[in-house]
Order: sequence, then structure tokens, then C-alpha cells
Amino acid sequence: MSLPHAILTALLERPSSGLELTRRFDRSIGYFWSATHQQIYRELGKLEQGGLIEAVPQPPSRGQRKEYRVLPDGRAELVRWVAEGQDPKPVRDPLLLRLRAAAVVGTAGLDVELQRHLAEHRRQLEEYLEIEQRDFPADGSGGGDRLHHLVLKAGIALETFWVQWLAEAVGELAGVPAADEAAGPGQPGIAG
Amino acid sequence: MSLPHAILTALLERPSSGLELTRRFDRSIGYFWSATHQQIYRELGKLEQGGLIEAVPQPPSRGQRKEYRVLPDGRAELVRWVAEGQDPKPVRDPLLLRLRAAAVVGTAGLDVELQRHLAEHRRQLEEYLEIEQRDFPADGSGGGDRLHHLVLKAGIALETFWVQWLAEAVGELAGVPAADEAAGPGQPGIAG
DNA sequence: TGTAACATGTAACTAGTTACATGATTAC
DNA sequence: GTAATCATGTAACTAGTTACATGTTACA
Repeated sequence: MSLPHAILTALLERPSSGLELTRRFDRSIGYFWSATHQQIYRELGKLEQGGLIEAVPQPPSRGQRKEYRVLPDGRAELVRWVAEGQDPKPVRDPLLLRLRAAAVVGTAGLDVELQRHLAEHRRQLEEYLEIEQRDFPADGSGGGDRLHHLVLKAGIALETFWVQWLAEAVGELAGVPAADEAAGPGQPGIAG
Repeated sequence: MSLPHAILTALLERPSSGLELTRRFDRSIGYFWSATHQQIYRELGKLEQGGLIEAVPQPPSRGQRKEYRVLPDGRAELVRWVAEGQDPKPVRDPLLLRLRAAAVVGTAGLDVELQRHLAEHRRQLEEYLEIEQRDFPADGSGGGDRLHHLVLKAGIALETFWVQWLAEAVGELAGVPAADEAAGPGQPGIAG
């Protein structure tokens, strides 16, 4: 259950309205935990009801901006959650699944997809590198938080992995015929 | 919607009963698309109803083993899905979120978690490397599918990333006081 | 005949997605 | 005054998780 904690973190960094949060979830926090505005408004309601956040007093009506800030209980909950025992979540990626499927039914059409993904990951990597140059310049003058930098470096390393792996995959695919029957059955893959 | 396609792939590789599929989703396919037995039985029902798979004729009763195989429509659906346009799914990782939260409320208790994750990723990496040695030995005698190897190499690279990054994170954390107030507000992180 | 392991399922809940509804403010 | 945009929300659906229920087979 990470969304409430993502919102608590965002609100501690800066008290915001629902729409502002939505915008911030399109970048920043959203780079590793995305959420739609519907999810965010619903969760804000729950958090307020639970006494973890409060709306800055204002005439509450539809269409009217409502700014939230974190209450002591909210901060305490976040502190608790940071130290909580959580197993690493296993990889869950449809693209890897598609490669596995392609090994059985043929790779027709997959090359286009791989190239599209490659371009997208290159773009994302560029974006992260620009952020790093801006917020964490080599001369140490940026003043950015070390933990923030650590998180950003994870993003950079992950995108770098995808770019390299996809480039290899594109090459590999070029050498494999896109027949409808690439491999017969009984050829067990990862651990059969 | 990847689960039905994961099941179709698994059944094409080898016709199986629900429980066998469940076991295979604990390793193999499950390394990049996990599923519980409840999900699997529900999905098998839907796929059968949709005419994509069929149960090998048998007296159908509870507690009685039921083996499924893929029908032509099921294979066609999988072929279609392999070439389908799907955007890369953005990273969604609670651990990165927790680091971000720790930058605001302090890192107390996080080091233990990082070390636990590090150990788990080391174990998983070992497992993948053993599978690689077994199924894809350097002398090319393994006969494993090139696409399967590609998928495995993605798993290896991802685990390698985590091991390296977590090791750096543990070191970084050792140099940061686990105070309840590590950083004041107004210090924007990734893209603020 | 009891019990462990095999095997299939139901029910209830939680999280996330998609489509749509409605009011307020600003710029023309 | 009306169109665009800001802002908050509802409803319905899909996917995934957790807890539990029930029948079958082997075997001590």
C-alpha cells in the first residue's frame, strides 16, 4: 500500500491541492510511483478522514481549490512505513513476457515494438541525465539531497539497463527469422 | 492485460492442469509474471469460455485434475498480442519511494531493510546465473532458445543493477545520520 | 479410518483504470 | 456571454490479493 505514503511524502515536501499533487505525480514522485487524479482525490479523502492530513480551512465546495497539509499522525505513519519490513517486489514486465511468447509463436511484429521501447527509454534516460546535471552538478554546488540523488541514480541505471538490453535484443531479433513457428514445444526456457 | 497471455504461453510450452501451472508460475514464467492459483483458475475459466483453450475431455468434478491445451484461436490471440503496441510501463517501486520518504522524515530503520533487499537480490542473481550455466553453457551445447536466453539475461542484468545500487545505498546511508529530521522542506528532489 | 497432500474452486476485499459529471475562474 | 482552463469529484469496471471451502487420492 504505497499510494498514501507517496502522498504523505509529497505533502511533507510541499503542502498542495489535489491538482497540484496530480501534476507532481506526472514527474518527480511520479517517476517511480504514478497515480491518476481520481486515485489521488480518493486517497486524500481517506487520509483526511483518518486524521493523517487536514485541509487548510476554507469554504469546502466543488470546483474550489483545497490545500492539504500533513498532521503529526501522518508524519508518524510515514516514519513507521520507512522502517517497515517489505519483501522486494519481483519483476513484472509484459515486454519480457512477450519475448517468451515470441519464442513459441514467432517474433512477427516484435522488432517494431522493441525499437519503439528503445527510443522511449533513450528519451527517459536523457531526461534523467539533464535533471542530474541541473540538481547534482559534479562540483557539489547543487545542494541537492544525497538520498534524492541516490534515487535518481537508480532511475538512470535502470534506463541504462533497458537501453543496452533492448539494443542487444534488436540485434538478436535481426538474426532470428520471424517465422510463425520459431521453436517447437518441449524446449524449456528459464528453469523449464 | 498480461495474465491470459502468460497462461497461453505456458500452455503452448506444455499443456498443464491448474496446479501444474501454479507451480510453473512459482519459477520460470513466474520470474517475470507472478500469479496465485486463484488468479490462474479464474483465468483458465475465462479462457475456456472464450474458446481460446479447452480442457482435455474428462469427468469434470471438483478435486479432479483437469488438463488444458491451447486452441487455434488461442494461438492466434497470442500472435496478435506479441505485435501489439504497448507503452513501456514506468518504474513503480516502493523501495525507491521509501528512500524519498526517508529524505523527509529520516532514515531510521531503513538500513536493515536495504541490507535485507541486498541479500535477497544476491540470492536471486545466483539462481539466475546457475540457470544460465545449466541451460546456456558457453560452448553452445545447451540448445536453449536464443530468445529465452535474452529474457534470462534481462533478469541477470536487473538483479545485478539492484545488487550494485543497494550496496551503494547501504554505504551512503552509513554516512548519513538517521535523524528524524534529515532535511528540511523546500529541497526539491527529482525535478522538484 | 484418519490424515496428509493433491487439486479445484468461491467470496470478499483492495488497488488501479477509464469514462464521465460538475462547479469556479479567467480571458476574450 | 461563452469558451477555455482550473479544480474536484462519482461511477463502473478490471486486476490482483487474502481467506476460506470442498472434494480426491494415497498410505499408514
